[in-house]
Amino acid sequence: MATLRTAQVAELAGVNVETLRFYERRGILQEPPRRASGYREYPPDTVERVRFIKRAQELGFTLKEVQDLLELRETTRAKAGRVRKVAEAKLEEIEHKIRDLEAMKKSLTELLSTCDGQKTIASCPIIESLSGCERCRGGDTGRPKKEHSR
Amino acid sequence: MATLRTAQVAELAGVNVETLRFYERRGILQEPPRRASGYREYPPDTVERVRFIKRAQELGFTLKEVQDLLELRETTRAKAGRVRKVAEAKLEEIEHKIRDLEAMKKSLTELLSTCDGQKTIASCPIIESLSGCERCRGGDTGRPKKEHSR
DNA sequence: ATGGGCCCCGGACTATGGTACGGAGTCAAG
DNA sequence: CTTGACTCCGTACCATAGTCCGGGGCCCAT
Repeated sequence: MATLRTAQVAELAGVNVETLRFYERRGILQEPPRRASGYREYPPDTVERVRFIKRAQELGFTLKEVQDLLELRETTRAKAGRVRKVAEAKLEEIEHKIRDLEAMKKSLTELLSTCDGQKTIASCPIIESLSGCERCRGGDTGRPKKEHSR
Repeated sequence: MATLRTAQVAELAGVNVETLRFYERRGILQEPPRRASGYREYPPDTVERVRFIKRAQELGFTLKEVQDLLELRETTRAKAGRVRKVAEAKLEEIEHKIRDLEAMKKSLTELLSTCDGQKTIASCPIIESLSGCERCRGGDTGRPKKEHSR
């Protein structure tokens, strides 16, 4: 069983068959070889790739971003310098996400331990958990803004 | 300057004015007091709340999930037990995300250090970075499946 | 008292990421 | 060699999360 058919890949990766076709159209999955009849024959590692895509999405990356991430692997050699830049940027983004999730984790943990004692925790600070992010994009979206007198 | 108007909140939080109205309709921002004219007067901490929402989204939470997260804070007392369950589930989810991001970070770091030396890294394993997730939802989406003979 | 800039609202529109549909061809067990 | 499950394709549709529009009302500096 060297190759897989669409339904098998879909099943193993936990996605809809249509999703595979969709990814192919989007270019995030490259077109697999076909047999004479036109049936796709997927290499088995496609399953891992699709799972990666789904999980990366759950971590807040868009399909485009996932694609870039995956292309880091394929592209190497040739434009190595540009790849490096992208990888470094992604790395920082990932580290930022980790920091923020750690902060959320901390405040959720606090909430749980406080709620445990039936106290008034009116100030359980979930929101503040991400405020280390404060100026990271606060107050400027890059969109043009009209100044107003006041 | 005790309260803020929509444009100010939007500016400070880095979102579109329409987004605030949208969040209000969705119930993720509660309706602020209005002055006689109908103008909204936001309490300043709205800005933090909106930033939290945006950041949580970037971490892969849907608006619905963010809402639940925020309600953990508000809801306490009364249905404390149910809240606890939700908080614990979220905590696990967050820890899972952190683990996965750490894995991505690791493989990106490896990729960077390998690319550095101009080597052939045909096997840079970005994809495997999330495969610790393997069976976490692989192979079963809960959708009904028809068995086929082969 | 007036005008430029904000604010109100409902409703239409957009982008992203899929999902569903339907008619036709393929595969393999009986 | 039929039949039921699977596959193909294009196109239409869906949910989420906004974003824009346009007609009308406020606000206040000049």
